[in-house]
Amino acid sequence: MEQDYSQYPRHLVAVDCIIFGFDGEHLKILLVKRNFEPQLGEWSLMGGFVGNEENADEAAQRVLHTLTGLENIYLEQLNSYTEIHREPTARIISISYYALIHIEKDLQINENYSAQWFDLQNAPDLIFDHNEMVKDAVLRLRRRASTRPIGFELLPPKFTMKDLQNLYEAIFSETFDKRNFTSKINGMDILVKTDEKDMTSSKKGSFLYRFDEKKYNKKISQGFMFKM
Amino acid sequence: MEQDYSQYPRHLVAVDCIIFGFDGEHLKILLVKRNFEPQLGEWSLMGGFVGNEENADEAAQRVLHTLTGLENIYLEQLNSYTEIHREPTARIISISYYALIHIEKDLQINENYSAQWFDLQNAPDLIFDHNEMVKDAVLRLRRRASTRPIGFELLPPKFTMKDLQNLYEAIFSETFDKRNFTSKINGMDILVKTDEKDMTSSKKGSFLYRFDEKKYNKKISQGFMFKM
DNA sequence: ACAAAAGTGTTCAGTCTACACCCATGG
DNA sequence: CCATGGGTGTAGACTGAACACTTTTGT
Repeated sequence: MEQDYSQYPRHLVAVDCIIFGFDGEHLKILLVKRNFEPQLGEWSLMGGFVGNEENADEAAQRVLHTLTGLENIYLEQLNSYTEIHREPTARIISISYYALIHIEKDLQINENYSAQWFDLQNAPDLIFDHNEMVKDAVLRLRRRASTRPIGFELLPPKFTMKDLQNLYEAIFSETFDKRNFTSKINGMDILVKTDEKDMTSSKKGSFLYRFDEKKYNKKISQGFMFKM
Repeated sequence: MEQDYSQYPRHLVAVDCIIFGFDGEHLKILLVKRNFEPQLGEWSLMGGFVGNEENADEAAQRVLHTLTGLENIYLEQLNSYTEIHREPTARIISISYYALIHIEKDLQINENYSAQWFDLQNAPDLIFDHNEMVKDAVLRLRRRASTRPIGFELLPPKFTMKDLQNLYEAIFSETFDKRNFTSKINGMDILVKTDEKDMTSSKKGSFLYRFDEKKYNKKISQGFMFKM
């Protein structure tokens, strides 16, 4: 007996991307304004349907590439949202992903989507269940950020201790003591201090650091665990 | 402009369930022997297709009910597995769930599925990507078990400290010191000690405890966090 | 009386938290 | 020379880990 698949229903399957960025001060989220019905003109997550010739990860990368022009974006699958009426016009099963990107000057957002960065704090209401997706994504981001060095995905290659602390404060929505923060980071010994300084923030200037991924991987293989 | 959904492909969407149990000694997993091609006769997770009139959670509950006769099983969605060729005969997107159930004497497993409990340690190889699903589920179970009192889902309503310790040792694959374990549990103050004893394990007998869900919820609302 | 499991506290080490002053520099 | 942000150490509290003996009772 072979299984007959024709008796089972088939579903539209989409991916929706929660795109996080960091401007040095606040956690940001990239939203798009819908240019089709229903809910034309309202804000939503960037999404797209999963095609026949791609898996969901690839679909998410494609969608992100379409919007930002970037390749190999840091991406993690989150949850599936499967309520029958989660979208009013059709039953669509959606798999959510969160993405972490550097907000660089030369980042060229595709203008077709009327995309815009919002502070996570005062982002607009989103369509359908996208608010819930964002909420879930923030929780996951916090969890990941506390056990994996994913913060560096949101920073430029070189950054100051202050940048890093601002980032973690933004992610966790709490403030840290400067001395405790730096000694914790330095204690992990996964950054290299360059001999360059960022002179824009103060007269004295502050040293720039890089994340040393090689060293990190080596330490991991020796049993080290990142912990914030 | 309204979106035309007919141009997008539709997919078979399944749920696959990683069903955990506990026999007082070892973590167990309930597997079914496939009674259809392909891979007839091999072991797999229990699964089923998501219908048009149900969401994925409901599909998973339905599938579990079919197999075990139980209702309201503890269930959590895990991941989506979307590789194009993850099954050889059709493209099927699968959403995995893990379930926690008490293994009771009166549990009547549906005989049509040739289901069998295996020690997690020496479970057989599974079809497709089901081994990966199980691996992911164990990691999630550990993570959840360390921050939520889900262990009690796997135990009968009354249990001894030894049972509880055995369970956590099975979940985390490590052994704990008896004194540290009991004082940690007692310190959380979420169990009630009954005046009954389990006399089967020793001459002295050991007291039975119950999980006090009301007290737990109250403590949670006051900021308490479960931590193992 | 003895075997077998239940029950129970203390000490030590490491980690986390709170906290304040001097430094370097551009203007 | 002074205003601004950068950089640095220590003491006390707390938490997690190691560790051994007494109790109970059925046989």
